[in-house]
Amino acid sequence: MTDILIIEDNESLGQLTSDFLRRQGYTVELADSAEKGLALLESETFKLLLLDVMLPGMDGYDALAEIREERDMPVIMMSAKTDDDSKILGLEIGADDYVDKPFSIPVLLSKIKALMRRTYESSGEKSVVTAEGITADIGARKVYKNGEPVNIKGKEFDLLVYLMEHKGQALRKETIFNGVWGEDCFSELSSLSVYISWLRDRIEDDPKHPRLIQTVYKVGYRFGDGQ
Amino acid sequence: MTDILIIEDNESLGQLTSDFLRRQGYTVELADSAEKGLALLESETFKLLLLDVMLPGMDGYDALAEIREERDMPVIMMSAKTDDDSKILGLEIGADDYVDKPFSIPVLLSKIKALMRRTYESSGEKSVVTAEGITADIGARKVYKNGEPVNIKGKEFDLLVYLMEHKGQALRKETIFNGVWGEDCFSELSSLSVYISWLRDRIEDDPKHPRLIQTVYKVGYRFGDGQ
DNA sequence: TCCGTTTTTAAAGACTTTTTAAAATGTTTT
DNA sequence: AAAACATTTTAAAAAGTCTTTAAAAACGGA
Repeated sequence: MTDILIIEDNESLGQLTSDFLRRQGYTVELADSAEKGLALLESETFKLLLLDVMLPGMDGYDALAEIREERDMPVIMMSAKTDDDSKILGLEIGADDYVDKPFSIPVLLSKIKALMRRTYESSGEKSVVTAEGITADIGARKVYKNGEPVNIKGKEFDLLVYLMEHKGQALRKETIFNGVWGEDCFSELSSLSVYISWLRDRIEDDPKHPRLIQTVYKVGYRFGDGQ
Repeated sequence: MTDILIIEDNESLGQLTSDFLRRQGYTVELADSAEKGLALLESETFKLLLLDVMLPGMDGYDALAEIREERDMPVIMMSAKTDDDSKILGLEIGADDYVDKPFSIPVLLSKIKALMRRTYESSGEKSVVTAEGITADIGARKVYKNGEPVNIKGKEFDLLVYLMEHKGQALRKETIFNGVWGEDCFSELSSLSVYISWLRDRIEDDPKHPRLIQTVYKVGYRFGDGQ
């Protein structure tokens, strides 16, 4: 899963935007035509689409109409046409928002955040936890590291989510154990360290020198925020 | 429940807007200060809030911050301040969108529609579901794989549709079972795995190594989004 | 540095869940 | 009523996860 797909034929503008968003921590892909963008949408899952209106070949409105046939993803349109009718057309076809070109990149970022929030964080419980380049999709029970899927399942997944939900906190081993295994579990506490070890193998760049899951000697563990 | 609350101190503008929206079929209430608006929000449920930024007494940003403390409702801010920082501030605090004053009423209407759609109509029922090269035509009860028809009927079809309608989600077996068989069904849960097995035989390239219908050990199954 | 303590990690077996074939049951069609 | 088809149950095999163990490594204080 990639965060954002940008469909924009102006190469320098597309590059500029994607570079900026990448620096903000999003994973981004760029397509320079509607056709290529649609193909990418078929083969991959994106959380949000930035769609230029004026494109060579199929234009942004047609692309959006086609996307809306089968997908309900968040879409922000980008257009140099600032007249009301163009804006209305985009929103009527099914865009969630639009930005006028030339746009202020910080404004775009705010709009992306607002739409992501509305789409993915609504209804109280967060279904996705992100920290330190790791994303855990609780609903899908899948983990991504810098956008790449990582195979983590079962208790390992539960443990990772527990740690990430308390990121930056040094947690006592008993606390973690109770949180993941449940209060009334007869298992040995030592199982925890085994799972920690396995988790590190999967998500750390260098499992021998863990950066994400740190040991707090005589206490327990802490996810992230080490230095 | 009322559709829209407008918090706007300029009486004529507020009246104009609410009249227009009422003609569009929305139910609308109007408050001429943040304090009155907050009181209304306490006593009643609204689907969407139109919030002016410059208000006598408490301003729109403070009002929004207070609202966001406990409510996740859709908010569109209205402001005569067209500078980027004001826009960003609003979106950062938690607005979903904003319109510059003076605004075009049809544009505002489109924005309201788009935000309502995103918030309340997501996961709308579709008659055709597509994912990962599989298309299920619910009306015709037919399935296609890469355009080729595949023979799937009865409960197998219902199960496939259920999984596809929740694609990407790890679903508990009980959830799937209730969704397909119905809440009050006396059948054994194990029937589910039998149908999963048959479905895989039909739609997977390699049924022994399923890519479309993945088992989530100790939880259930997930359609798509595999690696 | 040395030593007791704590943490890591690999491996094995116990244990649970899932898969699948086949039989049993039920339902509709001819 | 038989045949054809769809659904459910069963049970054994396969696949996978969880826990325990024990030895090695790392840590912190003296």
